Amino acid sequence: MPELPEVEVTRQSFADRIQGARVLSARLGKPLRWPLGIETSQLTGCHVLGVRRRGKYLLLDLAGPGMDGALLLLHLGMSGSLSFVNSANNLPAAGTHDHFDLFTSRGVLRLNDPRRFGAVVFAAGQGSVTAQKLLGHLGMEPLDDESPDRFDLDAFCVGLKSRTAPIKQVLLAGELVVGVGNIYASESLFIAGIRPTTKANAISRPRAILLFSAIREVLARAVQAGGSTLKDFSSADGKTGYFQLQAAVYGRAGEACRRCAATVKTIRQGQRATFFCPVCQKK
DNA sequence: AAAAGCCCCTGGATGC
DNA sequence: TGCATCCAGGGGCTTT
Repeated sequence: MPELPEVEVTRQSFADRIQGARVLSARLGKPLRWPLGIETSQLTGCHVLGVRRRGKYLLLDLAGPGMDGALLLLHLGMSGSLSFVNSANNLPAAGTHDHFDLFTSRGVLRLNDPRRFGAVVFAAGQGSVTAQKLLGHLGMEPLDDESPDRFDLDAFCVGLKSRTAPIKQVLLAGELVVGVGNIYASESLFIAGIRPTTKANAISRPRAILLFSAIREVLARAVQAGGSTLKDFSSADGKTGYFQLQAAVYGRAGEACRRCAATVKTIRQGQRATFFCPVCQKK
């Protein structure tokens, strides 16, 4: 599924096209992770001011009578993807896994999500209980230097020092830095030469600095490549990414490390697969 | 209080 | 071909 790069690529693929649109209606399919939290009919008539991203959430800013400051939070879970078609006339009939359609004056935004770990949630405002529950605990934004939550090196180092869990899981938790999912956690630790099992508070400052840049580098590169297309990711305009072609360790267990030719290993951490090179990642 | 485990759900790949 | 098992890019909640 979508990690930060896939979510960002998706955002970029339809943000301009939906901006300013008036909502005509909405349709729900099977239940997603959480209920929408509002009647779909209540959305009719409001406007979409723009699309932001916070971690792996997409935020549609809404406006209209009684709707100013409201948000629609979208999450793609493990298997979700969005499509945006310019006209309802070009919209295929809703399939089994099409669980949300937002019909607007500029086109239709559709969420397809076979596993239904994804979500579409209405929040009355950024400070609402709903928004706080989902977004309040999120860490720093690794790529967005304009954000109030921008990635700060010193805060990152302090955060690492305060945690005893393995670094891979600290990255995945998203409370220190957001958007680093299972693929990019393995990839950035490889670049920084850090063993995924190393306790976060045991990482030296020089290594932490390497990791800080590695996270930004690997995520930025993945965004440029259009994301990773492992199973079913494609952006809202149907383009697939190709970052997976350049993965250094992810999914390469038993194969030769691209840097030193040692055999890439895989272990399990918190029910997720981790990949690393035992020679390049000793710290 | 932090960390580790547990689940939500479906589909594709693999093995017998 | 059929059936069982395992695995998957997330993350909130419950239990240690």
